[in-house]
Amino acid sequence: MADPLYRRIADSLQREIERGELAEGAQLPTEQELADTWNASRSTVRDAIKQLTTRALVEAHPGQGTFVRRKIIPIVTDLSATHDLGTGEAAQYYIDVRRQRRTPRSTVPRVEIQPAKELVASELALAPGSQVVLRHQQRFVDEEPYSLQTSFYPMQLVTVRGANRLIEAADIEEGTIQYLRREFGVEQVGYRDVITVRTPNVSETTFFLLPEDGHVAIFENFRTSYDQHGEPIRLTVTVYPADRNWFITSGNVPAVG
Amino acid sequence: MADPLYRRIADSLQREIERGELAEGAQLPTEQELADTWNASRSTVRDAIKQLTTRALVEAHPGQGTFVRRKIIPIVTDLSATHDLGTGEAAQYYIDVRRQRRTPRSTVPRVEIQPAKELVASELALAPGSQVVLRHQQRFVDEEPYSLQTSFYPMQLVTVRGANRLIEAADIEEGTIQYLRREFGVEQVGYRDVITVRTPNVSETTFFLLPEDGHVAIFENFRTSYDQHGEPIRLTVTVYPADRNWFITSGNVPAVG
DNA sequence: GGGTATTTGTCCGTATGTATT
DNA sequence: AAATACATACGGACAAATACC
Repeated sequence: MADPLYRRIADSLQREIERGELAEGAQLPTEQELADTWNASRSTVRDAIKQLTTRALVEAHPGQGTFVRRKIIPIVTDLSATHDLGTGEAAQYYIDVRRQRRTPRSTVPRVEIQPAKELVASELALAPGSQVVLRHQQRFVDEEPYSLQTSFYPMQLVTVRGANRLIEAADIEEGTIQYLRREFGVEQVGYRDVITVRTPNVSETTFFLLPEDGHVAIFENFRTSYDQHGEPIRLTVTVYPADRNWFITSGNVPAVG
Repeated sequence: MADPLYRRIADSLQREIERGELAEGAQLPTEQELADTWNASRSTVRDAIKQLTTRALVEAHPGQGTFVRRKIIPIVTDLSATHDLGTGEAAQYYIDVRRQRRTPRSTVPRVEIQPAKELVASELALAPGSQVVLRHQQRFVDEEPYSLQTSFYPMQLVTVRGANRLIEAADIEEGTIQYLRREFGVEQVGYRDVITVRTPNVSETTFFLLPEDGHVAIFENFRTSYDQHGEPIRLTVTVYPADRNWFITSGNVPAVG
């Protein structure tokens, strides 16, 4: 009984949710009702509910009440499918999403040319401050925000090799990877992913419509792709809200699996 | 200025932190000082700080003050190294951690025999309720809690094939994968990982010493391993605190990379 | 559309407890 | 022992969103 009152209230409600006595979508007692039954003030009850909100167990709606959150049906993304096929992430995204009987859409890329920041230069094996092409896209599934993706390419691909479509602000329908292979013989033969989880920034909170308190984490994938000479040709940074996405990666699984 | 006062205070502090005016480890003004400068009540200031705490930007210590959190040096775990070597995760963990000049330790496994729950049965392609062997370990790096791992094996490996060491509550130093290959010709030739991020449960909060409010997410990896006949031989569930771990996975990267 | 009741959101002030210095 | 700073708890007032008549 050493626990403070607000936590005892929160733990009690959490147990009711986990035992199913408060089912998904069910309304919790109002703050005033909880205050009465626990002989607590409304402020204390609100502290308890705040904790459940941070734990993503409930959501409160002004004028309506507080409800047990429904489980989200996750979108499953296969991080390893790409390299098997040499398809490139852009095309792969459309294939994957359609396979789950959902509808993909992505915005026309925003294209910029920038001096490479430290991380980008390091991953692309460029001198710091070298020019890089940046292509940024918003992706949707069933018109719901799904991911934000930014790809960085060495500017040499354009200036030396002549890959001019990289700097056009238009979707490359076949995928940049196939474009680079077909036109310039640059093949993506391998990649390395670095995966981190962190709190969202403001633009992510806005785009994904995340709760303001930042309790929904962001899943961030840095993918460095290499060509047949072992040179890095691209860094792709993709972020997803962690509450509605699962990821798969596999090594040499048998068919079906 | 439509934003409520507590959020304006929080955003102002957050900008100061991001601009470095409040450096890592620096102490914020006390709640009373902030209340005075913003003409707000202490309760409102506390609401603001609560938001920064949820966003993992600051941490409060009674009697001392509230401080900007220091960045954590992450432990990097390679999710794909294992299958290249056929080493098995257990041995790989020791190799990986030592390579980062840190000290690994894991507890003696807790071994149980259980009827398979739905997920386990499905991943191991067993009839629901079939017996499975469960081996649970706590892992440490530099004596700090690092991961919790539970592996499930079909009981047939013991009853039919005679892999009796699976049900001994003792570390299999060479790794279960090498044990199964050496003694029984069962080779792990492939795997599939499913990765999710979720809020911690009570035992995870306790083991990893996570803050009670549950704002630190848990990174969860379900790895199903397959033998040379395409049969699943193991399901390993590993959980890590998302705030201090990064993950790498790669496909066919050139040497060094 | 308007008005009213309900419910959560914001903000205030105060008092007391607990951890740290 | 005393001072400082955050933690818990109370209660009240009004605002904002929603639902319903």
